[in-house]
Amino acid sequence: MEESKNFIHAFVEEDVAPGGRFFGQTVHTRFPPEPNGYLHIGHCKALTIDFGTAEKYAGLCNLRMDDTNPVKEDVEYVDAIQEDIRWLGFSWGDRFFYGSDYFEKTYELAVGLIKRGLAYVCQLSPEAFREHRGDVGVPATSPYRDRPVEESLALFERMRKGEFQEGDMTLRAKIDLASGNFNMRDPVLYRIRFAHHHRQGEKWCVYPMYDFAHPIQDAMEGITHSLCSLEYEDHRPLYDWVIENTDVPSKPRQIEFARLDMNYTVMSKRKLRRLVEEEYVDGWDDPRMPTICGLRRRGYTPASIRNFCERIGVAKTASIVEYSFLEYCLREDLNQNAARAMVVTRPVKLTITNYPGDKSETFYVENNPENEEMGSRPVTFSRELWIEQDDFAALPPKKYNRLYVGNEVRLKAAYIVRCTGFNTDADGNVTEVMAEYDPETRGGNTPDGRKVRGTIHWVDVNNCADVEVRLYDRLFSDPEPDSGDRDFIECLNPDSLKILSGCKAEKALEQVKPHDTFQFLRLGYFTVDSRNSRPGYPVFNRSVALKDSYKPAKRTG
RNA sequence: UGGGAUGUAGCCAAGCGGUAAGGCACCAGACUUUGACUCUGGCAUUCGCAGGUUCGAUCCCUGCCAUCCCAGCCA
Repeated sequence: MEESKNFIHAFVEEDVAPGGRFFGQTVHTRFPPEPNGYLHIGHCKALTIDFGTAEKYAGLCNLRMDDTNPVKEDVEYVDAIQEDIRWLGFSWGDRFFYGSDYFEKTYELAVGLIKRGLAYVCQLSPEAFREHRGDVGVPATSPYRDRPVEESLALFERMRKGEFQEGDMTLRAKIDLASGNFNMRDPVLYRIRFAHHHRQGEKWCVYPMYDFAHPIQDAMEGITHSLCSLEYEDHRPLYDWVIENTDVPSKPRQIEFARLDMNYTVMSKRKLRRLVEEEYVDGWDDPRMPTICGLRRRGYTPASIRNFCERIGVAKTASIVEYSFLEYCLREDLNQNAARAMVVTRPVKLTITNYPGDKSETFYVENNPENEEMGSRPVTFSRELWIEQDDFAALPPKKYNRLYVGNEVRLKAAYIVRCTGFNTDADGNVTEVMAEYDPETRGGNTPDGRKVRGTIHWVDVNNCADVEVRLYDRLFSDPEPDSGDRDFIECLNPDSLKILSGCKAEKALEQVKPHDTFQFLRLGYFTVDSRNSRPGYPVFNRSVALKDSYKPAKRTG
């Protein structure tokens, strides 16, 4: 299969070619999430790149929990992360690791650095540290920089033993206090943290910083290409410094790419966590969340998400991908693989006045018009049906070709009917629509060859499932009111007390499981437009949530 | 005013000195038992700007402009 090549692939090929730094070696990548939150679609991009690059070159990709900061991490996330990755379909084989498993080795390497005069224990307090950090053009300083090796060694050992308080001291690399790159101004390698670690328990009270731990973890696992996002470009010199100056078994190469950003959504874990903790949403898997589990609950398929991530490409340009592209990828997949069902979300009764009240017949409707293997389902038809309110118009607008008095329309798979009238209540709301069917058009066919422009969905009043649904507004709405902000529908547990809207659905939908999103395909009648939605739906309070978490899409001009 | 990056259509994105791929979105038309799908056509005389080198520059050089990231004992 012809695959496209991105700039990372070009680097990898150069590295494994004769004379390259990894010639003869197996390409080995890793996906290193910090277990401090749930994975979101941005992580899927990284996953696609990490696992995809390895796969493309017949290599391997490890899964590693980057758990070097005990105060932020939790086992709950470790499990959820694995579940989401599995669901997406990526497989790490038996190569599942924890960064914390290398703590002992990392500590040893730090000691080695001290012995060679490349690290020292600094006793600047956090406040003092900030005051000494210098500025643009002004070098940082540390009165402890030239502390004798023996002294640092002893102090570092005592740090580990828990003889000091948090903030009392740190282990710093001795690099360049005047560097324009602040990451090189003698960065902190170890800090004291008296916290319970989700795996190490109370074993440690000194924890390595990401910048020190990560290159070591990569090297320990024999990673060849350490792929990460753009904000780590500034850290690469430090990454390389650690690799060069510690006794590690391999020399991985860090390559950075632009992380995923999408309009109308927030990708910041911190902000997503706020939405969960402050209960703006039901949880990490709320269907409005861009998390993998949220998308799953919302009805997205693994294939659609992965396909999306593959198609957006990999580059170093900070870009904002349009949400419509993700929706396209879902539609593409669903269109091919999803079973169709007729659903009426805002019912109005349609009475076929010339159809006997005691008669009923069964039609078989294909489950997927483009895929016969998916079979068909029986649907009963009788005198009284539910149709969508939008499919009838008392005053039809131009080019409207569904039901209005005098017009013919096809009831999908059943009959052609002609609208003969309608009733309204005291407020003028349409309560019932009347029509007459043409017995010659059984199955929706037109033996006389006449054209019928409109085809609508319907369900049998006497034989349909009530499905309770909940309409969601988008979490982050479109700043342009006319661009078609769409809701989506979630099927609630039938026992749920949260009945927000009744709907009439065909029998087939009885198989819908709680929280299945049974539609998202933009298939005409299945689409609900928020501008027309009735009041009372759980509309997310934008003004509160968006205050500091909404980043409008960039616009030019 | 320091360091690191990036600028190709509304949005992604190929292109690597030989005269601007592809996808999304959008528009027009055909088809259609979902106004969906599918199909056809349209959509950058121009690659942030200005110079320079060259027979020839989106690709090379110089300068400028714009945007993003960096001063956690976070990752």
